[in-house]
Amino acid sequence: MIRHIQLPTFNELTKEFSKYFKNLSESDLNLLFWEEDVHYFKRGSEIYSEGDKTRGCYFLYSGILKVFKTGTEGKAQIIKFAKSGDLIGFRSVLNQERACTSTKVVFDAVVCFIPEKSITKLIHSNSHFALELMRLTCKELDEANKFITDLSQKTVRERLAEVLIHLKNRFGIDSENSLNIILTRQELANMVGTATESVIRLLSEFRKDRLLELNGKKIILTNVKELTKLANL
Amino acid sequence: MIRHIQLPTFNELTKEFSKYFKNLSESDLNLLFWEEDVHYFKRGSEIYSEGDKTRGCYFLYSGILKVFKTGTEGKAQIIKFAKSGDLIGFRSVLNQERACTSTKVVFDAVVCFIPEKSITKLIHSNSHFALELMRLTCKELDEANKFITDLSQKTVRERLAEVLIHLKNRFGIDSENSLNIILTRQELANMVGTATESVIRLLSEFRKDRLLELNGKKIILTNVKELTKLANL
DNA sequence: CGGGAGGTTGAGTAGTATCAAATGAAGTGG
DNA sequence: CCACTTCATTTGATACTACTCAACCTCCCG
Repeated sequence: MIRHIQLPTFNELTKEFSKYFKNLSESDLNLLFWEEDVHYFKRGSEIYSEGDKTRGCYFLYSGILKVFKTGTEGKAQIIKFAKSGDLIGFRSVLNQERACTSTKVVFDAVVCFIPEKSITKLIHSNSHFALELMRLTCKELDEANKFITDLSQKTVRERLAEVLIHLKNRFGIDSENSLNIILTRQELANMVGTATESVIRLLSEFRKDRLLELNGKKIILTNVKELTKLANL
Repeated sequence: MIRHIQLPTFNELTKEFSKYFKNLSESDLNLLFWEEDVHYFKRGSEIYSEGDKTRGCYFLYSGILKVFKTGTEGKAQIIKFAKSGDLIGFRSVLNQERACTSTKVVFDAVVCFIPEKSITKLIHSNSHFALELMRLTCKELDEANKFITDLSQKTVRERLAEVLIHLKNRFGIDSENSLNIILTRQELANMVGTATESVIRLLSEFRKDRLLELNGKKIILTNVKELTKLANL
């Protein structure tokens, strides 16, 4: 049975966008969004890939994406997870460079492509928007710097705890304390920067220590306080 | 004997700045630079420290700075080295946050403080300048992401080789192939993300393998080709 | 029901960190 | 200028984290 996918209307799309980027005029929004550029992507789909020529950027209306780089041995390092409201890939547009990351769908997503010309025009004409993008980039850079420090100074154990806390803060937990994002062990490993087996072993230890419970891919955070302490935040 | 320090004149300062940031008017430059904000700093001096309230940003006229974060155990992780022409600390100004890194002098430097109001005004009034800052930030973010991938996937050995190559590209080598930046072993370790002893041992191995020569703090790159291969670039 | 992908567990080990101690270099003050 | 202090560097010994490899299990999908 194929579920019928209801794509958002122009109004729904621009309303969502305006939640994150304020002070945009009607004509600004008309410039950015076109019905035919809105697409539904299933888990596993690739939005763009490292080295691709940049033709524009992407607004994530719903779902979850992973943004990652591929190392020399072909192993992925997840840079961040994107969720509803995030604008992806505008840095390559700005720098006129090929994509320096890849992006795949983690949870079925509705993505709107925004052509290079439109976004560039908006940045030049609307300084509020430009500044907002700049703030977002700066924030991301801060987080990247923090991540660098963690990677070089914390143990895998601490980093895994930290990633779990981070995922909780970013995607939330449901009524049963289960993380609102489902990842494979490998994806977790690619985020933490370790081997899949290490993630499995450590999660199992965390369970023994009553920090969390595991149910298939679901991770239930039963003791956030202790987990935070372990993460050394 | 105290060496007399000749601070740059307003003209020299603005000329240097204009090399990196184009299309600035006379009045823009008058807004940014004030004689009394130009200072000479000796090695080891602190420009600002993590958590400091932001009062402006800094233009590095000459010398070398290290920008670093301090981890939970008090250990430093160097994020980048700044050199002549770099604008430091404007991200905290933009985001109206306290400094998220510290900055110290590695090689005697002439630094010009630019008050928050001036830089903010310029960003708002000159979209070219704003875009240039944005491009710089994006580039830095790309580099940070690459660094993250390296930290989680490469060995200390590979990373040390990579850092040496990076320093060569950024600061150059003199006629005797000696790196134009002098660092302590600890600073190298704080850049690579490892222990001081590991850096010492690996440098010594590199010397045995005829990849470089050591003379005190001077590092002479005699075989850049092999070093690059080792870095897995 | 077979195949494939993801998950789990165990054993062995390479790579690094840590700790301790000796040596060397640089700076300070009498 | 020398004795003294302090910091940086080096080397050795040891411990341990986390990776790799291999085998096996489990679940799901067609």
